[in-house]
Amino acid sequence: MTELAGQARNPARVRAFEGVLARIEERIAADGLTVGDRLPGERQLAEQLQVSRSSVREALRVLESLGVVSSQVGRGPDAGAVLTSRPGSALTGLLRLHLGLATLSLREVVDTRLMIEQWSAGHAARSRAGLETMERAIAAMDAARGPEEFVEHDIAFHAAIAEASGNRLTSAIMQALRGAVQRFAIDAVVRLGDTGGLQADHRRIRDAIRDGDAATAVEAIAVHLERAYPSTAGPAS
Amino acid sequence: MTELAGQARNPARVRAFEGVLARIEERIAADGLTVGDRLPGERQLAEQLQVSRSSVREALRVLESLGVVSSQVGRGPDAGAVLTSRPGSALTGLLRLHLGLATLSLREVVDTRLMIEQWSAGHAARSRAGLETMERAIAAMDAARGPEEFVEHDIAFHAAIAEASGNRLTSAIMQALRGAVQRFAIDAVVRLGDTGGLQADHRRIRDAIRDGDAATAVEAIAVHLERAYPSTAGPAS
DNA sequence: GACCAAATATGGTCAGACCATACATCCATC
DNA sequence: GATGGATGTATGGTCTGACCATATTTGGTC
Repeated sequence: MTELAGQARNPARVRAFEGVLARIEERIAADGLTVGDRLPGERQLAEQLQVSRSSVREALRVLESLGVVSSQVGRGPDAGAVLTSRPGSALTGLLRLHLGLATLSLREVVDTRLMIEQWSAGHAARSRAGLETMERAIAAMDAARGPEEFVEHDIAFHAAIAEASGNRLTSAIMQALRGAVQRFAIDAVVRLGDTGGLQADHRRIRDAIRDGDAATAVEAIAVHLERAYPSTAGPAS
Repeated sequence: MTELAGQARNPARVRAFEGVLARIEERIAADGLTVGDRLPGERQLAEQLQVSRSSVREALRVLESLGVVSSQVGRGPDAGAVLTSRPGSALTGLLRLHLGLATLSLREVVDTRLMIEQWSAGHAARSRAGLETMERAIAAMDAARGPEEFVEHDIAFHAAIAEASGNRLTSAIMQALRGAVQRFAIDAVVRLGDTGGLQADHRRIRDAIRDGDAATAVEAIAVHLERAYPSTAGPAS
């Protein structure tokens, strides 16, 4: 034994790092590892799984890109690969790349956003949640100087709607969508010139959620996104 | 010169592979690279970006996990890192891991699926698309032997609905969701024992889409998912 | 022209080394 | 005994160079 597990002898089909990935995934499921728990060090993991440290590292890079672990250098309780929970940030990178690759069009992303926001707003109207955050965001937008700052708080406003749905997955997708199209959002604000209409929309959405009026909230979302990204006009420019 | 670009001298904040990632992303956007185009070889990339091949590989692993590239060994036009487009498979891994980490609950995933399927079914009813695929899937489910085979074609049926919406992003998310909960879907079929009710739902959904009856389609989706994944109470979550 | 062998380019993997970082430990000093 | 700096050490980050497996390309042979 210790026959090198046949790495070079039998590359089979699974690359080494994929095996590592599977083993780590197994361990997460079996040992009931959860957010905050630490994985063994790279060197230790390499020895346990009988692969090189390079392969372990490639697996860790994948897990990191998926928002599952976060690596910290140094020593101590916080060092090493720690299980985290950031499906959102992982999605952002994924979407941004696929937007660049023209795998996805801006219109598809905006339409998806419309779907999620309407759904979330409907739920939010029923639970009347997240109103404080929305309020703060609206005030911040009033005080914003420049499109970038406006969009920054605009994102917070819409994120609050998504969070109010109570569904972490839709919320994560929502955040990812906003992050991926942030640049386009700034362009949209610049193009409009005036943020008055957008702010009026925001207040209308907030009022509808506060009053528990789901139908109005859903419709207000549609109006708002249509104002920012007119569907008749071509996407982008 | 060739002062190693200060790698070890100045690790700064960005790890080397992150720099590679950024450069590749840049190149995709700037050069207008698209699906099917090839990236330079690992060794060549390493030299161009003045980093080691290990760093290049870690970056490629990330891109691969994001469904942006696909690596083929050997030689020839198809070898090397080729730009691909698989946001769906990337999302699947992401969701499966976050389900395992208990970052997400099954309820949240199913609710998200409900949102997307209703939205897609509404669009499909308006475009009357994807009917042939749905038909084939229904027939295949009739002929299925065992829950696993049934679920396999069930996935094809629901994927057809998502595709019919014409939105590649929602379709990709949908596929990812189905893949992530496939095991639970099989459990659900086993638990139900009889697939007659599910098939009746499928036919009702298909009929509604064929007849352009969006409201009925949306409602049929809700009934269907409630049958497969009974929510102990209300919208839950 | 067809077929087989060698050359070659590509990703996959490994081993070992060194650096930077950040905590842990120890010891001298007060 | 408490404090504070020097030293130790574990961890991730990176590099180098080597070798293997695979698949195409090339070229020679029949």
